Amino acid sequence: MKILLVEDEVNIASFIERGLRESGHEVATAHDGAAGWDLIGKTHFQLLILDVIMPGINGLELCRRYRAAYGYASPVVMLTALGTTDDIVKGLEAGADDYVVKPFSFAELEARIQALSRRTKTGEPNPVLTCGDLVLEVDNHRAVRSGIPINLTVREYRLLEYLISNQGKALTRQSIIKQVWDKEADRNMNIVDVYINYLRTKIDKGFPTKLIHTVPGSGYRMEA
Amino acid sequence: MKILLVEDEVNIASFIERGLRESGHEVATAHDGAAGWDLIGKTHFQLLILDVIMPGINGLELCRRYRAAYGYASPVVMLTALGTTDDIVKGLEAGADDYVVKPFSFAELEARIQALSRRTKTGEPNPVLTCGDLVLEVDNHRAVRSGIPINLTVREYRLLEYLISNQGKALTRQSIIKQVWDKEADRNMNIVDVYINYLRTKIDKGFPTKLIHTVPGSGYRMEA
DNA sequence: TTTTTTATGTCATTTCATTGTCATCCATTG
DNA sequence: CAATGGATGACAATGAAATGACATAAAAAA
Repeated sequence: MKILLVEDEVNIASFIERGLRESGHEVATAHDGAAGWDLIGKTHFQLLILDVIMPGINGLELCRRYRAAYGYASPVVMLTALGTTDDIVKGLEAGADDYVVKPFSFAELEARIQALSRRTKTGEPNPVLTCGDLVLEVDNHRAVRSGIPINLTVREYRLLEYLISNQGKALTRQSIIKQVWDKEADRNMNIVDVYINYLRTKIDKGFPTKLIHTVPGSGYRMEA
Repeated sequence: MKILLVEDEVNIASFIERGLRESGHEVATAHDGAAGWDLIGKTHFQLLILDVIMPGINGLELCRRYRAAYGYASPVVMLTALGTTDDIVKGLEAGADDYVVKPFSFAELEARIQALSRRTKTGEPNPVLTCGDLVLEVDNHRAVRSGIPINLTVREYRLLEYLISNQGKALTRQSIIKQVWDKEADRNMNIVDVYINYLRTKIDKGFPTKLIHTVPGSGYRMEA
């Protein structure tokens, strides 16, 4: 199982990591909330283990963000020294599935993971492509940015799919037309520009960071 | 939600029962394991809350039996004074989904129930499928939205069932025809469109939020 | 049985979102 | 400053989806 562990205390993190690896899981570790959020954007994890108290984005906040952006796709286990009822309730309300209070034994964590994964959804998750906080749902022809769903037309979808699956690379208008419009490019067509514009108003407008970048003299590039 | 509570201490039992009733749940209570097992045989519960320490059949044993006989259909919460790691692990291994250590506040129990029921599969013993405030009664071939009953024809029912059990995913007209009409799709049939229209007038018309969404160029998607 | 009602499916029509073109506007750069 | 490439708004053509009308089939009532 692919697990994300976000824990700022290095000793505890490596202790858990070792244990999980021994149980045959694949583990990615981040030592603060921001790094964790980054990893979430890059890979799909089947389970998230989040420490509550961390510098920057804390576990509750990270959990809320995750739920907002990805729904209840994967279970979340909260990990913390706080053990009062109120804290537990807060954690569960933030969308966590379970809550383990430190100090805990690895056996307990393992048992809870087992219990959770028994319940993990049967249906496969929608295949998605991501770029930063943008998620492109392949089957639904729909994008979700920071949890906000955005409907795309067929053409917009195909363009975004091409851009996102070549993110980081600058794509020429020629190659875009070939790929998205299935025809040869011909001078004096600004159809790509127009559709880039459509996409920008849908997925970039109103967001602080832009994902679609113009590469003057060359074409366009998608990057977080 | 229909909940079974098995707890031998009468005070605690009535305390929990009262709380759950106030939260709008339907509760059946048994004061020992045998009586609990009896009730399990008679009714289907969506959640089981079991005390570990009881005369006769204890909570762990009851949970094991339940899992053996009915699988992981409904979640089980263990309730006990024992709070050591070892006890918790044993409980989870017996098939429990969660473990609450006494003394606990009702708020904690409620929060854990919430967290669990988010994940409950709408499995076989549970004869309803839901999407938002829409409930599809599998046995009756009837839908209920916001408490308003809606009669469906056979074809409408099968279509809605297919949509709802694949909610969140866009379904193509092809696959819908295959599934609902048991035949191969053939161009120039708009029968799916027509029946989607019938369904919409029955379950979406007049409601502020629509459940059936068109995915242009692709098909239809059901989502709350 | 016949009659009536309901369900189902086809087809034609209407509606409306999507698509692509063009003209204009804006910014950057030599 | 002009020249260039890119951004954007207006608009018309297109095509997909929604809907209405109708014919047939099945079920229910008389």
